[in-house]
Amino acid sequence: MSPSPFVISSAPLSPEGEASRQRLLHAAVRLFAERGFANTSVRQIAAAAQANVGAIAYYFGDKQGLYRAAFTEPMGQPQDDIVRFEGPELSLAQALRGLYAGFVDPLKQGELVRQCTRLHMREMVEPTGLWTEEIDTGIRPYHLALVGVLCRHLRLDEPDDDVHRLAFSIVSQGVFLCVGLDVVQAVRPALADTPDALDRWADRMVDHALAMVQAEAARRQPPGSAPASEPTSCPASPDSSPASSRTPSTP
Amino acid sequence: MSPSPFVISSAPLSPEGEASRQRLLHAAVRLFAERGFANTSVRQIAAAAQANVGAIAYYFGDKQGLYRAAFTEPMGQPQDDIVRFEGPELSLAQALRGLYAGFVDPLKQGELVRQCTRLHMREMVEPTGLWTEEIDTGIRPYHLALVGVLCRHLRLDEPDDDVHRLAFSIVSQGVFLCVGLDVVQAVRPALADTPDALDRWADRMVDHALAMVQAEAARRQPPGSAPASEPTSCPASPDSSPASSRTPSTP
DNA sequence: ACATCAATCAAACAAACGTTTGATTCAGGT
DNA sequence: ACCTGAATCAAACGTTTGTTTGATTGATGT
Repeated sequence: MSPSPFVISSAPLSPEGEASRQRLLHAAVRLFAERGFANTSVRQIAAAAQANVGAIAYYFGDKQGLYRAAFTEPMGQPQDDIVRFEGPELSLAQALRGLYAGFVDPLKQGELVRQCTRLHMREMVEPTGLWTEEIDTGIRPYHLALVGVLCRHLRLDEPDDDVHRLAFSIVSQGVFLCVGLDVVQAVRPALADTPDALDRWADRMVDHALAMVQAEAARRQPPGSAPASEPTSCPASPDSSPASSRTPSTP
Repeated sequence: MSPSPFVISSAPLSPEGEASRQRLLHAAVRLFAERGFANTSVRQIAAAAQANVGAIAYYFGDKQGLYRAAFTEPMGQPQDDIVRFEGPELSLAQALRGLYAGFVDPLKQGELVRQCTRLHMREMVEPTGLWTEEIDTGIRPYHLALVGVLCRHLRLDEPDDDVHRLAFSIVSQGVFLCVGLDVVQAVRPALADTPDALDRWADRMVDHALAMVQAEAARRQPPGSAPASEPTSCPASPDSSPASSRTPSTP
């Protein structure tokens, strides 16, 4: 008999216990990502993990706790994504490359991260409560960091609505890569079926984003006044070419 | 007693019957959009519509049929969206304005269309079979039409991968407007809380899209060769200014 | 050898689910 | 007055759901 409700996160688990917990977690990530929260039963998860149904309550308290763990544990911290583009020493092109790498890399990694990404995308349109929390702890800091980078390169003291709109337009390319992957695979599968193709796509996203930033800079500074020769590079720009580093066109 | 399985669509409904059917349909759209298919019970729908549970089987056969009706009926035909941007007489800026209007207008309309839009976004990540069908009948023609427009303005005979990538980047701004609306309302609510704000945002999207197309044109045609003075406008361009027609900046 | 405790398991639980049933109401036609 | 059929309704059906229970196992420490 185990009177304790369930294993607290700080409690050290035996090696075999930890293995069972991991099997359950991985099966949960896969099934939740494929079929959603409400359409996945705890029995299906237990069967896929070759574990007993009671083990879910034992390790995670209840189904909601298992979902919470599947939603947050496999994902790295959101600040890991932010540091890839907010460094003051980065040129704008470098920062954008880092930003889109944050979207592309999970797609190239193993199935687990890919499925966990899909879980987050699912929360966007099917809020179970975890989503508003994710906005506060993950998305808002991410967005504000990007807005700060844009302000720096646009030489603005305070962000206005147009900077926020620009930031959303920039991330929207990355978001689409995740949420619209099924569409891409149905309409033009060659764009996303290999890591190389994904990298080429990320390069184009950088090109597009640079063009958007330059257009925004030009719009704020009418063509009459003094145009700095490179309005989109900030402190010292070791890399400000049009960023078509690899492919001049599709082979 | 009514031995017939349920009312066929061709059967004329009595005025009061039609009213009940509509109440059920509207309640279903709202609840399905807010809570998802699996999280919404037929009893909740019937209660919200002030109807009996049996009425769902009576009018729609079963829960799935009700969902199908809620998914397809309130939405207009997809070709309505295509004709807003594919006309050969449109300048690129006009075409893009029409394209983004297709995303913005539903958000300005009544709650019903807004919620039905949300239903479609939900289907993106939760394939219940309706989504693959939607890709073939709605999304693929839409994407190919946009690719055609881009080829025309880029003076290309055949679309290549980069044109498809450009098309996805262009629509991604509109997709984000729908799928990321919750994020926007949490991070920068002023961007989407009034029809005027949505129009301003659409204007910026046009700016960004024009910049992307121009960057793509410049990338294909290295700066050495002869640059046509206006590479992004096609047959006769009555409208090819940077499209900041209304707001020079945020007020 | 015994006690301890994490871990596993089959069985049972109450609740909620989608669906079906059969009776009832009520207006319109003959 | 009678019949017809659409429309509404409360009740019940069988299934599946998430969760709990209590016994059982199998190491580990004394």
